[in-house]
Amino acid sequence: MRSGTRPKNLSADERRSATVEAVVDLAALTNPAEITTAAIAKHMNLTQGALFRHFPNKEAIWQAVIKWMAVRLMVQIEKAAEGIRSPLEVMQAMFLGHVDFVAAHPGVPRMLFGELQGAKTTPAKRLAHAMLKQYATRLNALIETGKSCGELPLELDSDAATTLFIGTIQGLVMQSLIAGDMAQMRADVPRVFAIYRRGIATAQVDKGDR
Amino acid sequence: MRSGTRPKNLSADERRSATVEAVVDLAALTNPAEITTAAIAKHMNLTQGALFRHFPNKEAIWQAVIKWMAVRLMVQIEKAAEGIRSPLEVMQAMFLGHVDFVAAHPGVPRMLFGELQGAKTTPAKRLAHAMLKQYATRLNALIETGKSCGELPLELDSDAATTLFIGTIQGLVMQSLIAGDMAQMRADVPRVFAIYRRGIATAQVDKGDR
DNA sequence: AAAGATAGTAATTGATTACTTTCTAAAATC
DNA sequence: GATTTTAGAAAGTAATCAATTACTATCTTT
Repeated sequence: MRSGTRPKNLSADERRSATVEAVVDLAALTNPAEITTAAIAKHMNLTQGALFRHFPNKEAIWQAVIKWMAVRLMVQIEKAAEGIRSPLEVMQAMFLGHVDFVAAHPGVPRMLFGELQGAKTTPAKRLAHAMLKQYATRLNALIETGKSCGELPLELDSDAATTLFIGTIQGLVMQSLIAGDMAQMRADVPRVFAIYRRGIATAQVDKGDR
Repeated sequence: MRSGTRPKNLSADERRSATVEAVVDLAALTNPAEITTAAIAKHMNLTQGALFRHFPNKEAIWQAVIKWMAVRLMVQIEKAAEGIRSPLEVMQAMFLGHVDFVAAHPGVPRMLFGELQGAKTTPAKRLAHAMLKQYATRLNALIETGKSCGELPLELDSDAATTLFIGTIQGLVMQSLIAGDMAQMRADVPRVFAIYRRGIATAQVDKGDR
């Protein structure tokens, strides 16, 4: 008995959830590539081998983590957009919601970037890929709605606008990871989105606040 | 004598350059975190231990690679901007030049992202950081020039515009890494930049192409 | 051409890592 | 309350990797 006491036995399901959360925690502090099964176990007050009662291998753990992230992120974004009618306002809410989520869970982008960066196609990578596609589809539909209600000009390049939307978020997150300063990013976001919005929205003579 | 012949002796400097290029090559195909000294040596037709004649440790290799990238990228961008007077046009040229460079050397963003993603501050990370800062300063100056010549509105948020510029490129590159399709990115870039440009430029009644 | 410096090989080392095996404690089931 | 099933500990294994060591071939210099 080295330190602490033996942890209460948990069911497989409970332990799997706890594992995912442990990884998300660790990813907020460390390079995901350096997260070892030993580190995960330690963070859970478990021995390393115990993890393999609940996951066949490490890859399966990562897959579970990516899935958790994808679901939570999409839920958060949809919740942020809820009840808003104007497509432009929905986009803004999604933008802010996305950034809020990332700021609250800095491990998420680190893991996603780390996973997607790899050359070979792992199951985890495929999951992340699918999420991005779903995101793009949602945005595209939103842009089309914006066009038909006049908020966006008909000649707007929808694909480019979608790419720029996602790219902008990824870039912002990347910059904040580099700077190690999530708070700064959250402050920048509304100002950055304002420029994006001006880039896609129907031209206005003036908004009157000057 | 297993395969091939013993390589010609090279000077320390020559071997160091060759090493950097080998790493850049490998990074285009593989996750940088997985590039081992053995893999580098193999790609150079050398034995693994030989590398340590020229570098004190692996970290020093990575430092050299990042430096190489930073220099080449900045040179390419400045070259692209050369001789252009309009600040907006310079920005567009830098944007395209940056993307061209990345498309030609896909290993570069992979290495930079991989390095910057890490939590702890390595010398390599500090180099990458410095390059980003230099980039931002250059852009900010450009934007100020744009304001004074009327191409950009005085009320434009310069910092946000800079952040968005860099973020957009990072995001685009990230997306192309994910998709594994650099060609697609190069096709998208002008259309994406057009939106950014509209977001920051002084309002125009119409360009006449309609 | 001899001597010294340098760049290479081949083999090894110590640390780390994902995964396994053996055994024990705790629940769950009967 | 006995039995069976499951979750965990503890120790071990094979593989991998950066770095080192002992030695050798190849340049350079005089």
